[in-house]
Amino acid sequence: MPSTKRASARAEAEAPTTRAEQKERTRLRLVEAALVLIGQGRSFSSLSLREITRETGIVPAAFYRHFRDLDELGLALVEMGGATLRRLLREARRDGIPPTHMLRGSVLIYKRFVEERSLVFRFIAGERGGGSRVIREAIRTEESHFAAEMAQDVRALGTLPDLSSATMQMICGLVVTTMLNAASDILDLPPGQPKREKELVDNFVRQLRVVFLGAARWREQ
Amino acid sequence: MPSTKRASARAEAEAPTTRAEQKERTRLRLVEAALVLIGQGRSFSSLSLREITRETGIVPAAFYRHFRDLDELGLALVEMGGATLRRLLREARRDGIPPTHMLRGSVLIYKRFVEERSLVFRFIAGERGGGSRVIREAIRTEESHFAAEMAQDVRALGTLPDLSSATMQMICGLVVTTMLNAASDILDLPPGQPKREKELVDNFVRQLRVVFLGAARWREQ
DNA sequence: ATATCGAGTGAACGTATGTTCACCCAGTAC
DNA sequence: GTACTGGGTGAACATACGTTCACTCGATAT
Repeated sequence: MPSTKRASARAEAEAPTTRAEQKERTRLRLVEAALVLIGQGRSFSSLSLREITRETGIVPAAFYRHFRDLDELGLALVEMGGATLRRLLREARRDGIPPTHMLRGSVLIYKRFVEERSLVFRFIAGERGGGSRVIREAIRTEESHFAAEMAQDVRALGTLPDLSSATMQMICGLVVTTMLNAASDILDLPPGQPKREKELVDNFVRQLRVVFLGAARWREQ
Repeated sequence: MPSTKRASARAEAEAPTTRAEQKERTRLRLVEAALVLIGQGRSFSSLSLREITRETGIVPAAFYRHFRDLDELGLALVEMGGATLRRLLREARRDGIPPTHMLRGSVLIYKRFVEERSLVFRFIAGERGGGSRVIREAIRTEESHFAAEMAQDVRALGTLPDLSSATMQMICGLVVTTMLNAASDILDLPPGQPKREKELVDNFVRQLRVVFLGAARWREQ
């Protein structure tokens, strides 16, 4: 069994380059190159294939070994964005929600989360509305999965009992669009302006408060 | 006074082409050409100067007689978008809000409004998150003006008394982002699928209901 | 040990882009 | 009536683009 032999042979070496690994690595480098360019203020839909391969350090033709076209690369980025959102929920579940000032605490955690993963959120916020149709729809799908998962968590939390799960999903959808909208604002914040920053956070917190007040008062039918 | 002579001479003729008029007309044709291309599924930030002049029917170099670059054309489109939103409010003020089923009625009116001006809304929804920075910020400015005007109208309406105007602005901001998000969904609706259409409208109505329930329960401080 | 495979190469293609320039000529000012 | 202005022209420019092709050469399979 060659794979076993290889595994043991490579266990002590520091260059574990099997064929498939190398390919996967280059694929990832392509995706990350796109993110780097997005980080330089470009929007994904304005990136060119050549630009991305240049940034990656491979020749343009090699791109086609990994993706059919830029849309397919975009879908990989959407998937990465979905994973990022899921991690946000997972961390929230693990760490729990700040016992006092729940909303403000959550907002601050979210803000930090967005800032630390600014490139992915730049991509999501940017392509959510514009860009190619398939990407837009993939992002919407990811959003509604996220909203569904959030709905389940809120339900498990016990606040807001007696809301049907359809209603819960609808409310979480509203929360998600509010969050992504805020992400866009957060990413455009000029640095070193704590006043604008505070205003933004306050506004975000108050908007979420309105939503949760409305949710608490909701009666089915 | 040549202008008087001209005016009377042109009153019965059908070609009132003064120099400035002609220029303004071409400028408008450029803006509308951009909208036509957007209507063909393209996003504004992916349009090229040559494409736009080709659609307009002028030579690329002539573009510079009207705009410094594409961003400046984009800003003209943002202004047009702002005017469109203001018209929405104006019509709402004139016609009043449907006495029964207020929310659903308003949503249906809004949906029709968006569909009839799909190109402008495509532009706004598309460039709101992505695209060039100056355009994004111009759109945000236009949005907050719209929210402020809406806040004034809601206040005048008499529902939701005892909300400070800052709070009212915050809530209207939430309503506006929800509306623009819904606009994006409306524009991507595949035609001839009344089921998905109904779902979308229902969801939109219920989200707004949550917001207004929350607003009604809001207490300052 | 040898044959196969496939990620990455490098050159070439046709086409598109933004910007410049000197030029033309109808509408304007005097 | 004459001189001027300025919107639109057409050609040219250097660059950039996506896609194709035959190729190399190291990792894989047998």
